[in-house]
Amino acid sequence: MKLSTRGKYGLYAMYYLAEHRNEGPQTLQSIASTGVPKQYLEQLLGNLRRAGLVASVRGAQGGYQIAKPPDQTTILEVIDAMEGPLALSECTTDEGSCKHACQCPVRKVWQRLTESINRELAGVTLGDMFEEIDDCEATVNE
Amino acid sequence: MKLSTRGKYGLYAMYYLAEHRNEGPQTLQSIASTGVPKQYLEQLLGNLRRAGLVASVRGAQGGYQIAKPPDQTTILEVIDAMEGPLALSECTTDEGSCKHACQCPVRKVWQRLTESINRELAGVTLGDMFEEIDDCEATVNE
DNA sequence: CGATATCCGATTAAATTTGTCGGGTATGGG
DNA sequence: CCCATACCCGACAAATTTAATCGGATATCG
Ligand code: SF4
Ligand code: SF4
Repeated sequence: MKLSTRGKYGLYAMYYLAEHRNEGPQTLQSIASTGVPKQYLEQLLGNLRRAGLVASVRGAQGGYQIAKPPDQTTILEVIDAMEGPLALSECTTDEGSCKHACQCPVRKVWQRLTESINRELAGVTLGDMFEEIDDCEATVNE
Repeated sequence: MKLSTRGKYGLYAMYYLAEHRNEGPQTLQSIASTGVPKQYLEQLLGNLRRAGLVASVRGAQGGYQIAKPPDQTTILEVIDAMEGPLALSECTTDEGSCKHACQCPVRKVWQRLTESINRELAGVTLGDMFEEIDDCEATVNE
């Protein structure tokens, strides 16, 4: 089970914007400088904007800015914006998608897990990334 | 973010086998009777078998049986067998996949979330499905 | 032996993800 | 006003992954 690159690119972009949040609008060009295809990233930023997570300024000197303080943006919001809401099985969201729907014990498990995972994702914010950049050189060489 | 049908089909098959665990080997045909393409399900059962979650009996009167008591089989095992281990970002498992690797604060978040989610998945077993099939008619009509 | 039913690699079909293209629109500065 | 800048957007193409099918091999019971 893997996340698509959207989630990764998206979160990384949010991290970049959080890092430079006091430096005015950041252009797509500069956000993409880490190796993400620029025009693809543009689509992704569009999703983040429509989700209200980033604000954009059009025209010359324009760019993107993070919309809220980092510690008020959860990873859940970012992932949901990029990959759509977590749906382990359709029946957890769309009631009528399966005849069994109600009696099905399997469904109970999917619902329970969906809630748990969403709670985990909602419990971490962008702000958490900036805490404790702790000891790294200790374990890595070169 | 969605699970592929493999996860769903797989868990449903496990549920079926758990339900009929004292009735001898269950044929592919009967497991598939719920609407899963038979030959596709065959592949999936193969994965579950190789993961040690189901046992098979070949030849006439053969079929599949659950390998362990339901309360000793976690959802994590099933999902891992069907979809591969959870990897939100390659860098969480494969150290060298990204230059930043160590210093990167984003990576910390991925690791933290991966652990949390795995813990959730490991905390639910097939046995949990058979508890409390509780009040259903109460909330649903037709 | 022969019916049954799992096993398995290869292939095809469908869907999704990833990336590209071309033009539109808003904005600041000269 | 004009023009360079840079976001906006729908449509398209390529690549990858998922879903499903096919054909035959192998094991086992009666
Ligand atoms: S069989 Fe159960 S878990 Fe599967 S889709 Fe239907 S209600 Fe949901
Ligand atoms: S940038 Fe950070 S999170 Fe992304 S792959 Fe590299 S180490 Fe992992």
